[in-house]
Amino acid sequence: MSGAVDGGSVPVRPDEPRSRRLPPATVDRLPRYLRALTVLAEQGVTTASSAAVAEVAGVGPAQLRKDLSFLGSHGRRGVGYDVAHLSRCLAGALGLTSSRRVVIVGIGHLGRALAGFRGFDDRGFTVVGLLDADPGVVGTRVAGHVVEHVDRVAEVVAATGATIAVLAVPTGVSQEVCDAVVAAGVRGVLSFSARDLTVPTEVDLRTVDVGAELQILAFHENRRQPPP
Amino acid sequence: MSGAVDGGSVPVRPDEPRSRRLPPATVDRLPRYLRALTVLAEQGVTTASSAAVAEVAGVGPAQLRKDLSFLGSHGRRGVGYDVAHLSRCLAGALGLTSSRRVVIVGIGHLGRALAGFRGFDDRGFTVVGLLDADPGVVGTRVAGHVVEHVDRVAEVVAATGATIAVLAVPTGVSQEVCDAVVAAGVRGVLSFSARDLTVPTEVDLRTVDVGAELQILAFHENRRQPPP
DNA sequence: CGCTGTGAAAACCTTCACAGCC
DNA sequence: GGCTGTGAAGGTTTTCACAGCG
Repeated sequence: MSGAVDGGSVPVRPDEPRSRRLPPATVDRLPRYLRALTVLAEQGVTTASSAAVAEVAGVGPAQLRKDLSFLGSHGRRGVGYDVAHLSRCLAGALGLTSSRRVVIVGIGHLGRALAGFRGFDDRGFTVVGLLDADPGVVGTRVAGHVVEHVDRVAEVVAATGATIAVLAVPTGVSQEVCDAVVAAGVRGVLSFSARDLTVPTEVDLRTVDVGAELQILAFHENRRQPPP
Repeated sequence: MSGAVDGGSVPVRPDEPRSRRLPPATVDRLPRYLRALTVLAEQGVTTASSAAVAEVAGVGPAQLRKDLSFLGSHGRRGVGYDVAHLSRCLAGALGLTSSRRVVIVGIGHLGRALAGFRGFDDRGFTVVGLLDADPGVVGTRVAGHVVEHVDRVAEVVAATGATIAVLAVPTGVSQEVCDAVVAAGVRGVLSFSARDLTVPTEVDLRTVDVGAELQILAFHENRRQPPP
């Protein structure tokens, strides 16, 4: 067990401004909205109704308006939303005003895929370091970066100012690596490991488990067509 | 717009047995439970209480018991759950009694990572085909499979009996490719594209958007340490 | 008139607490 | 005594429906 629960140094602040206390379900949808607005902007749309944005984002219009209302009043009644203004507004809420720095740990197939992934730069993130434990990989050049040894994670994080770590390491060592990046000062972790990780309360963790996603698909399939 | 919403051919069946009508939130957690039980079994544990399983799965004991109760009564009061029996039970609910066949479309970095991913076989899935549109990739051998042209998706799905497609294709063509795999007869789609896809109601879609996950991390970071 | 912003209602999900069984 | 299975309570999320503004 690594992450100690503190309870004292992160007090609840009931006086926080509205714009920083959104329901979790709303936060999960903000990236969708930002993406929908980007699509609309590319199509040359400058003003869009909640119905139009919701259509592209794949949600209901009422849901979109309710979610946006937590960020304040940014639409014009009888007209809709200004696409550019609302984009800036969402980017601000997501803290994307300056590019966040990311390190990727585990330069196997998945790590390489992530290192070359255009979605980082397009969406407000910069890969600033790659780390691995395999001596055959350390020192090689991948996607424009020289891979560092994972033991140097503290130095790399300190030198680059990275605040987010993406873990693409084998399940067996994922907790150990997670502890190391957290000790190095990272504030957010995105893990692709199936095991569920423990982090201190002040660190944010999200997990993508591809096997679990497939099993959920299998469930729905099975529900409709049970095998003989 | 491709996937037409039907609304008539998939009537609600209120007479379905309990075991097949679980709350969606419960279904999303079943893979976690199955994984936790596998971990316990590897440790030689044969019987475990709801608290023990919940601890490994990272949920509350009450949540676990409530979720399992939808599958029927499988524990023994005063004792706990038989790990092996509960594993079989969950695997059955998830339709993993026989291995599900999967095709991967898009053999770039991510597709290769997925093709070599051990998590498939370990968790009830078999990769039966790889497809790509790039003539330089078609015909090459990746992870033991010869890559087929994506235009042959219908033949490949028919020949292999694949029921699930994993899409690791560029965002711009993701809807088009999705339509093709659905037309080929696939019943479940796992997409790694940022765009939200449209599928017919009888097809199940799940999306993993790495960029969105990072933006959600950025939000929480920003909430605690707003930039100057 | 059209569309946003938002209370109020409905649906859903989680947690509690305890009866019931081993 | 210990632990499961579950109704009931409490909380969150979604949907509705309409007041209010442009």
